[in-house]
Amino acid sequence: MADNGKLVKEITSMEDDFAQWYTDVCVKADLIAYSHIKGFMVIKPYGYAIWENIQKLLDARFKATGVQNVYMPLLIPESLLAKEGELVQGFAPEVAWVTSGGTEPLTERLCVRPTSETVFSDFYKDDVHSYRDLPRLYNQWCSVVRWEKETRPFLRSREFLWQEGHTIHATKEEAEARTQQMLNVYADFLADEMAIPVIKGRKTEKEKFAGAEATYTVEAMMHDGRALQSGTSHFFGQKFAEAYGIQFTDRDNKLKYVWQTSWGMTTRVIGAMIMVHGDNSGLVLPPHIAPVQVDIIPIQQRKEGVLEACRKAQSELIDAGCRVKVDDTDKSPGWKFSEQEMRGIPLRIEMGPRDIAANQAVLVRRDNGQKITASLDGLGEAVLALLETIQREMLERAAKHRDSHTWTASGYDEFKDTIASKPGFVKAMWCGDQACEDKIKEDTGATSRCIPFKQEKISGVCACCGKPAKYMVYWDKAY
RNA sequence: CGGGGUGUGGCUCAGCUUGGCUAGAGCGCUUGAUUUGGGAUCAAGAGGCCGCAGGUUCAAAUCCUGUCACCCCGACCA
Repeated sequence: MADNGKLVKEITSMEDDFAQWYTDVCVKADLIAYSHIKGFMVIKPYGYAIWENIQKLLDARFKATGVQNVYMPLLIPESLLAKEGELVQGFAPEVAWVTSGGTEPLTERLCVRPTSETVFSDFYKDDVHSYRDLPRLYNQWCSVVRWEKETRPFLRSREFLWQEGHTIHATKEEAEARTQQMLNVYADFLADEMAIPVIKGRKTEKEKFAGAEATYTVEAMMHDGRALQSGTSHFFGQKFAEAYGIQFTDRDNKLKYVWQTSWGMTTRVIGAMIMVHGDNSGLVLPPHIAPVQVDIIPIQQRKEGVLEACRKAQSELIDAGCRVKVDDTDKSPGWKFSEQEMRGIPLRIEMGPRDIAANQAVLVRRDNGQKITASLDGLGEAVLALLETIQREMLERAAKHRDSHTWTASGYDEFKDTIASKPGFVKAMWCGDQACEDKIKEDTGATSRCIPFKQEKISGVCACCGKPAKYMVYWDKAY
């Protein structure tokens, strides 16, 4: 990045207006286009390629734990949805309904799935009879619809893509272990592939998923200090099993209800990636996720030998296992640089007559702007190593940012002051009473993000009411 | 849902107050030429029944009514 820090005039700087910066990046980096229906967006090829990489890497991690993919129906009859009371209450305000088929009104209206616990449960009820049929470890990749009032690309759209895993088990212990296991899959995936560090923990009663017995979450911090729930894993106990009648005969010949989990990650993580790594020149993609990892930009490309040298370098990098393109369009080099930066391609290779004559190329890192002159001999290995360095340092940088924006507060005045004046997570003690959560939300706009597994003792009493504390909680304003 | 605002080529907008020639500009796009180490230059083109539906009028982008959509600010959410 150059000294002025902002080469791309079209992108609002994040210091001026973070929300506008975010929207600019989504559009200018060519990830999405707005459609004619509020909250429904076109995910363009570049944005979708990012999602495909996320799917590929995450799916492999699921399958390594024994998960199988299935596909469930899009539409859910109202009567089926209504069987589990809490879930219905939680989702009723935001479901979309199909009320006619062709010109004929339907006798029972059908909702477009906001989530599929109900259809999975209805399916499992007849599919499972014996402990020998358990566990069932199913996942589906699909889209769901939730009629949100306020929408933003990736962060909150009315239709979004996700995966939802739904498992059933013979024992409580096994289901609880699976809940934790999948939370760890998310945390590891986010750290290793997306370079996003997270806090793992449990949601409070107020913030947990409608119908769940316990909800676990991985919380990430955005560049502006706000929190984003980036993946969730729920333990359902036997609630759905009882509501939908999912029973099996156990070894002891007794009829029992199954124990159930569900877990999900959505296109929202693309929003997280933008807001964690992006800068004023646009998107910055971690190499593992980037659809194009290396952008070779020829200088004076019409001069003899320039394009040929670029293509030769490209095929070497392809052989080494890189995703690489040569930008041989008619645009000026300056244009191509800006385009590559906006799109967040991790590494740029500049090759002009001067370089080629010297058997070298100029490598420019997207994440920190560092320029490196590298020999064309052994370029593949050098680039592979550099991409891994970028991947690692992006995670380190994000973790450092998060840690340097994590505060503690003991008393309520200190708490309110910290939330108001210091963007980031605030660690504070909590008595466990929802009244305090409500008061904090009312007073500061912050919500409890999670009760982290890694507990610390800030003080002995609740930062809000002063009564004896039960937990240390992360608080923040959230997306 | 409450408050405020905007709808005119792909995009950003001017024109509307005070109705009147063939509806404009910049960017982008197409073709050609010259260019190329941080968003090049010139030339020639293509592209719009002014969100939609009514109404007033000799005449509507402009005035009136209705309607739809989107954006911003406040209550819910991955």
